[in-house]
Amino acid sequence: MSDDETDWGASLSELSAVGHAPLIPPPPSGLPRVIIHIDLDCFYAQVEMVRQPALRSQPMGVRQKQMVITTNYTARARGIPKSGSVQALTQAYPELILVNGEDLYEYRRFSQRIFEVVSSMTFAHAVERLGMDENFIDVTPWVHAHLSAPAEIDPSPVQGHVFQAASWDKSDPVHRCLALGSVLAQRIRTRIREELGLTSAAGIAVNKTLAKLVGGCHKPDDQTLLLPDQTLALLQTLPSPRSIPGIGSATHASLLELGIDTLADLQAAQVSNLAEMFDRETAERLIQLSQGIDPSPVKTSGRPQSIGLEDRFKVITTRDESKTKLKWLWGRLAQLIYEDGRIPRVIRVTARDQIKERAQGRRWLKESRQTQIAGHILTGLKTNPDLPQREESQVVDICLSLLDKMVNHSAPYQLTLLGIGVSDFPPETANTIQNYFVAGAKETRNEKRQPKRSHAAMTPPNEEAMCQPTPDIDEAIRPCSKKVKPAPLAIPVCDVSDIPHDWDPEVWANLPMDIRTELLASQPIQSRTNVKPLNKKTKSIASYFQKKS
DNA sequence: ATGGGTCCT
DNA sequence: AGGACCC
Repeated sequence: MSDDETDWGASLSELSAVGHAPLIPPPPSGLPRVIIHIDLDCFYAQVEMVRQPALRSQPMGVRQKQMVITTNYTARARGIPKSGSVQALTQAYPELILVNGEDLYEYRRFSQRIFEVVSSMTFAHAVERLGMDENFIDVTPWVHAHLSAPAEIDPSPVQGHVFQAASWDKSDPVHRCLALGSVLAQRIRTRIREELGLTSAAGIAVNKTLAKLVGGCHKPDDQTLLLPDQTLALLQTLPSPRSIPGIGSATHASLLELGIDTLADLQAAQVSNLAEMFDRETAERLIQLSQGIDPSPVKTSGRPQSIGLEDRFKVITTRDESKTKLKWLWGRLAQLIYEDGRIPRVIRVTARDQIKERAQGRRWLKESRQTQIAGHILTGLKTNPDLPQREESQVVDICLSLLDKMVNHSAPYQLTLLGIGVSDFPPETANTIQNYFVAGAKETRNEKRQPKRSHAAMTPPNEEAMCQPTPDIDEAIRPCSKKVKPAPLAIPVCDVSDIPHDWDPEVWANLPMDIRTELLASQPIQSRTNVKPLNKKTKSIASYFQKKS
């Protein structure tokens, strides 16, 4: 037990806090949620090393324009920083090898694969993506179901590190919940390494913020569990309120104006102290975050809400140059839309104008204009990554007219960025219950399309081509994916193989979370444990989703 | 920084 | 449409 008399215990405080968080089913029986955060180690650098294994032993970094955005651990072992300007780093470390990472295509593919591996192993649980290389998983239903397993088949070993392990109590049900989470986290990380050749770090805790924070304690390629009673101890290691995810630069600046400099200041603050700068809800949330209380649910990440591309460049001063750049951007974006398979209804153009920035005395002034786009123009992308000439020039003209709303071509301007994005995809009707029972209906959704063009062909005219040959991802990972089924664990984990044979995985993947959770809890967990169904009422629901025999 | 994304106002 | 946040 902690000597601290203050009740910072996140789990208990949260049980009441979640009451008004709409999407969280109240945790049963006073037990906490169990959240895993998985974070790939220097993701871009690892992907480049998988694509080009000779880089593994070299100090290497990934570059976008004039910035090195990440370096591998070989480089960091030599004292090379995680990031910096190309200029500074190549001068100080001539041995550093740089790979161009401006084309995100391969990263996107690896990111999707990671999400698939995680989702397949945490069947029926919510998985939320954060950027390309982080995922939150709410494994509460599985953990709670297994907590009641007989002790002899549930040794509850902790995997990885425990933050401040001294207060570990193996008989504490809360601790056992988290230990089960650590076993799952370990298995997920192992599988990501086996399937994709990538190492990762994980944090296990009672909410997203704490899982993410504690996951940073042992990197790379390791994991850390946070016990709720060590929440304050973890938070005390943070240098500033800015270190808390969700407190960004703007919020931090406001806090400083209020004289709140340290995390302790924020922890001790009252809502009334923050009232000048924040509304009540925000003030409450900030104070709670500072205390390690975070009721925000793990959301199920579906398909993207938007797809966009941006390119920065020295300067563009004419409509003609803009047209060329927009054409090029559209060509690449069309490929991505084609691979996605959905047809968007809104298109947006983004621009930065240096002259306007200076005129307004602002460091950053990104403008955008968007418009609906008639369905018939883009429908060609359903079957082909290239639009017919006519439609393609229509799209480019639409983009140019959007740009015209932002720049006055009869006055001087200096564009340093252009982007195109699409959004407002039609809802996917495949999710309606009726569609599950229509033969062949699912063949039209979630199609995985292969690129028709090499991405080398999509390198901008002025930029250096990507010179390295790029093995296909499946080729690249083959050495690591032996397809050997891992030895069964003492504690069974939730896996696709655990789906009852008469349940359709695809149906499951598309069920709303509350239904999935209910069904998971109701599942007899056949051949896994002797746990009895928790809720017999849902058995009739389950029967609706069984495959027809 | 860069090249993406998310959600909220 | 912009701004906050995240990576």
